[in-house]
Amino acid sequence: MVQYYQGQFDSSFGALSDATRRGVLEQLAREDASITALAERFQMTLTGMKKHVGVLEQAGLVTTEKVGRVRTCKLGGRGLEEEAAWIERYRQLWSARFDELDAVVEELKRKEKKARSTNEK
Amino acid sequence: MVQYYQGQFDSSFGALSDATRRGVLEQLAREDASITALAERFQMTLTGMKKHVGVLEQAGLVTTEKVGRVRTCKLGGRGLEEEAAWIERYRQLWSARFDELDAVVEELKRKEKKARSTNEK
DNA sequence: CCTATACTGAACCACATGGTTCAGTACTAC
DNA sequence: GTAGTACTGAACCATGTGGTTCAGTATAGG
Repeated sequence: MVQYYQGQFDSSFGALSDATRRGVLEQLAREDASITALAERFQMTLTGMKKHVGVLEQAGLVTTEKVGRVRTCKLGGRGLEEEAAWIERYRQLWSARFDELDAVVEELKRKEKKARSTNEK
Repeated sequence: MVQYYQGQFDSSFGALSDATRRGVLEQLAREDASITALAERFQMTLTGMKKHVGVLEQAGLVTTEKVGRVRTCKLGGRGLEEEAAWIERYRQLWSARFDELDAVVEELKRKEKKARSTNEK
């Protein structure tokens, strides 16, 4: 089950690791766009933009459809649910880890206090 | 402000785009570990693992400290807060986009219904 | 039919990535 | 002091990435 998602996470996090692609996603969240429109907005050749769109498509984050000579790009069916869940789960482990440390610190404080009060006797 | 995070997102999402590194993070959430321990667990040379740890360190997700000959790796101070926030914001844009479509579909349905009832008259 | 537009694909480039081996260096323990 | 452990760094390798140019193909519009 965990294994199943591995490849998906590789490609989706990989897709998100580029500023241009994150920008394209945000742009497409506003409105669908052609390759030409995206290429202009991000100051890049058509070919370059097409590659980025390809990466996003592979990751399942974008779908495209060609009508006539125009290929229109839209947000894909996946909305980063699993990725959000992975990060959320990690954040829980992460904070549990720090709570644990906090507990240790608390424990030390308590011992210190006890020692001090013992000395004071 | 948005600009500020760009590089950080590049490196953190980049770090997350590799299954081994995600595994290391999960492992470190359980307990701190040496390079050797991690290398064994993920069946890799020390040098290879050290590179992965370096990437995670660069991304601010892991910190390391060398005591004697052993370098111990721990989870870093950052806990993917900004990344979670970015994804959450994107998911909102994403679902807003689909709600919009739903609205259009609803609109069409209403028109269709109206047209039908008009025909029926 | 002709021209401009929109994309596509192949080829190339420099540089990054994920891994390795090999030859150190530095510390631990007997 | 010597043997083994733990890491480190340089060098190498294959493959991937982010971009380009250039030469197409296919469609739209007059």
